[in-house]
Amino acid sequence: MLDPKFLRENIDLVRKGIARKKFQVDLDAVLAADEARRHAVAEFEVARSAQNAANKEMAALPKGSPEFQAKVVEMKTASAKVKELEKKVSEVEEQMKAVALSVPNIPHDSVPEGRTEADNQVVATWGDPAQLVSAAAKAHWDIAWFNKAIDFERGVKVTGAGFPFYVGDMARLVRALIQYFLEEAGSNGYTEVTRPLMVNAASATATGQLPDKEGQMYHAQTDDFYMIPTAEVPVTNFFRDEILDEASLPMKRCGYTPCFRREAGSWGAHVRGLNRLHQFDKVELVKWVHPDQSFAELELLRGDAERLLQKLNLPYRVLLICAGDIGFSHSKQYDLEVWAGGQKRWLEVSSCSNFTDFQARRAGIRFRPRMGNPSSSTPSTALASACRAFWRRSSRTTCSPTAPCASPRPCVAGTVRKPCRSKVALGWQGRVVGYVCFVSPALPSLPCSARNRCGLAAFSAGRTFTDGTYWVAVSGGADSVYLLLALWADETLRPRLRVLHFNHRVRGEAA
RNA sequence: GGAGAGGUGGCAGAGUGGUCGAUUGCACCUGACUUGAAAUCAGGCGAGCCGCAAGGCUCCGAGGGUUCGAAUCCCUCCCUCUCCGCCA
Repeated sequence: MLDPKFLRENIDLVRKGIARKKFQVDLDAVLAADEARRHAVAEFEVARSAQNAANKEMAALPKGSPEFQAKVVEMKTASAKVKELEKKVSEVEEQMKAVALSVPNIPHDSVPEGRTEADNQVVATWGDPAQLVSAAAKAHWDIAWFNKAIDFERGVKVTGAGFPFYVGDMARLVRALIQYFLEEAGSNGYTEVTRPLMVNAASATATGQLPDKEGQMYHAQTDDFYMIPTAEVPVTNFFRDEILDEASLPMKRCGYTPCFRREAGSWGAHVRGLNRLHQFDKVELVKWVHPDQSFAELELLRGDAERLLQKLNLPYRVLLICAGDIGFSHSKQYDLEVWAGGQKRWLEVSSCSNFTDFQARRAGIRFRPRMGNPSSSTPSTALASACRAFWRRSSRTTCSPTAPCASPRPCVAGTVRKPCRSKVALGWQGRVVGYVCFVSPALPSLPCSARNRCGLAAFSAGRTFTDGTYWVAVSGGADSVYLLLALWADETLRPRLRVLHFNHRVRGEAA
């Protein structure tokens, strides 16, 4: 869903973008609906404001007095008018929503022109198929042992076509690949989540499966749940209708799920064997990033996805999808295709996309800017990028202070600031879990009162780094909080405390 | 599955028809005091949308209804908790 304001103010840009995508959308109808909506809202708000004011006056009158009674009669008409306007507002908003949802995301300038997949550009290749893959390679359905290791027939008996069993070493291979992908992602800064495999209608709507693609999902009708067609659905919906702190961006999550697709309408040779199944396994990566960073983040994701294939020594090519072939909600998309020697063709194994604010808006995921005047720091819509890729290891020095924990305010190491009052509140989710007092710049100590108050288990032995910072990990405690603190002294030998990293750990996890 | 209780600002918890967008406490922010803390004191402090601003609108689980007026009364749904039963 595009920002109505953006649409209004950049109508030609949107028109051009839609034309590049070869979509047919009546933008004038959208503009008209938007105009009608804004008009109706303004009208309603004026009337409601008058009603509110009159009601307040009325409340001050003695109840049952003639003036009061007269006011009641007078207010009846005003009330009826407000109700009428309110009804109209919800009607035009409904209309606006309906037409706005029909507008696709616009392609990025770097997306090439084109109509079909034949127009996609190969932007990179890696590995020589002739060298890495035998010319005599067979398709998997022609390999006898393969057909024992993947049991289609019993899958058909137990469930139906497209639900094979993986047996023995093949089952272990599947498990190993999932494990490998997750471990790579985890070591590259993604937080792993396990997730529901069934979602409600609201979630399926937020990520765009409903209402249009309902036929692609399995539907448990008794409880009105949908089997997820991709991990993107539960992982993205994690933050649905929430406002994130800018400091928490980029937020990176990964998750493994089986995916379930009815594949209605799929047929023919290209679905043979393992090429298309009703249930398959996928490791998904989702990032919520700052709007200014989203295209740079996309490039990083693509690089990381490529690195994974390189580590597996699989020859592949990278396609930049053309405007005519790109998805409805995508702004830019790369596909990674691996050379399948047996089938003698390239097969898509990964897709990296930037949705800009399109999907985040639909899902109601926003962020609150960190800087600036509080009164003007209205939330903006965050960007969601989803792809299967991996993230660079983050360096120690890039830890960012998170909102609830820092007092004094985080400062740049080495700069001299107002002396610390040596009262430092460490909070998690709004709760203070500890006051930490340092009586000596070199040797931090924890007063008994603080121990009692916060239940912190212990300070570990600190480490002094060459830049003069003293690092102390504080772990444990009733709230299972893990803190990494840095301490240093200025010329007055006043203690300085700076929270460099603040991270919530699950109880029992090693700090 | 049966019975009961309840969903209010970061948390706790008042509020049962109008001056309530909401008492109070905790937490948080600013300042005073202090060698530094703790304690204490003074002030501030929910969120979203529109607007340059002034200001306006919306939000007390969700949706409907009653009323001039709803956090408050009625209906439906969702969710949570407790007890009993049943079952991994």
